[in-house]
Amino acid sequence: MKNELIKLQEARDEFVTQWGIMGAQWGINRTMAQIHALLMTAPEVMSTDEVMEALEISRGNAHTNLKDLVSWGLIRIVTKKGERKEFFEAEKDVWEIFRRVARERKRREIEPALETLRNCKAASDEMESPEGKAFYEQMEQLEDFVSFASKMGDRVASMQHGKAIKLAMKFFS
Amino acid sequence: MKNELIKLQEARDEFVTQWGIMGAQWGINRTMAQIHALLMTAPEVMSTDEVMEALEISRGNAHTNLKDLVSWGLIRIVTKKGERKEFFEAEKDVWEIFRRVARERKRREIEPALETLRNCKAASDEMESPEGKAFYEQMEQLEDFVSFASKMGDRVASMQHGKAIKLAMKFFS
DNA sequence: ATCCTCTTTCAGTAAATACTGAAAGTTCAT
DNA sequence: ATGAACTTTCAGTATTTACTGAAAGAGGAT
Repeated sequence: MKNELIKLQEARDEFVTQWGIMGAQWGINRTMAQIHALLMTAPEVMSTDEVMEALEISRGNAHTNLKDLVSWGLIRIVTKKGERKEFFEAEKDVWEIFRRVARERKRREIEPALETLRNCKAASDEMESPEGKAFYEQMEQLEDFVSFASKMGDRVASMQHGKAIKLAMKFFS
Repeated sequence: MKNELIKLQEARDEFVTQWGIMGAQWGINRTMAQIHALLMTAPEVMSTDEVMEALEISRGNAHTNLKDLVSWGLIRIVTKKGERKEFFEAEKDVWEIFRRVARERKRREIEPALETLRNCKAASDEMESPEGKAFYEQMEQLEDFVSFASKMGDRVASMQHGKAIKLAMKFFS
């Protein structure tokens, strides 16, 4: 029978692969999601070269995606004393991962979308034709919903894990 | 000064364009999102040919994306008596749109992800090395979180708009 | 100042994804 | 059975997105 290390390696590979596929479905590039999965399941910090080797990708690719992950707040740079190289370490707490993704997506995508909706609303503000009025109302409904969702996101993202759990219990009661 | 119809047309175009960009960021193809935006703001049902013309896309493209939108439950086919052609009409209620997207993404993406996490968990179930144990715990945390989120989604998606509003009020209290 | 180690950029290329248009398929009226 | 009106499919192509690898940059140590 296979020894534990090999089985672990296989399970980890499956996780990395699937996390990559899932990321892609949600608009995150595959490599970025894979690196994230790799680091989430890494027992130790990893260097750029280690990531390159583990995923068989080029230095440029590894570098770009590592830096993107840092900008999303999903991994952080760690330096070892005596070494000049940078190492990377993932946030492993699931709730914290969720909060950071929520915060970033809000900032990068929800806010601009709201901006557009407000513009469209403003542009159709005083229209008198039925079509104009209908358009205005549709934009308003969308804006209300998105801004509501955005506030929800804020609220949740600012909660501590424990508080969120409690709230969830209440929710399911 | 421009007349209302032209201004409305422009506002609608902006909405269609931006909705397309937003869709792309969330892993939905641009054209599909644009057709959705177009139909959401259409005063009347539209035929495939009208969609083709409005977005300047080919028949094949229009057809494929219209059918995809139908499969997501975001638009429906309408037939006019006496006409053989199919027309399309979008769900315009924002809450209903949200529910349908939530339901579909759950079915298409969350469930398979959970499956993977369970496999990875099972594969590392009885490992004894610290690495194996850590991996198992990480998978478990992720599975718990995702399955929790999935249940939340179900719950919310099964709610009526009014009930959701009430819950939200409670949430913000 | 030169070399060494590591990071960053980016032009060129590969891969993935989306789109076109024409042909084939379907359905129904005559 | 033929044809008109429409829908569906799909091979080929275009566009977008992601990746590579090499060169340039940055920051010490000697």
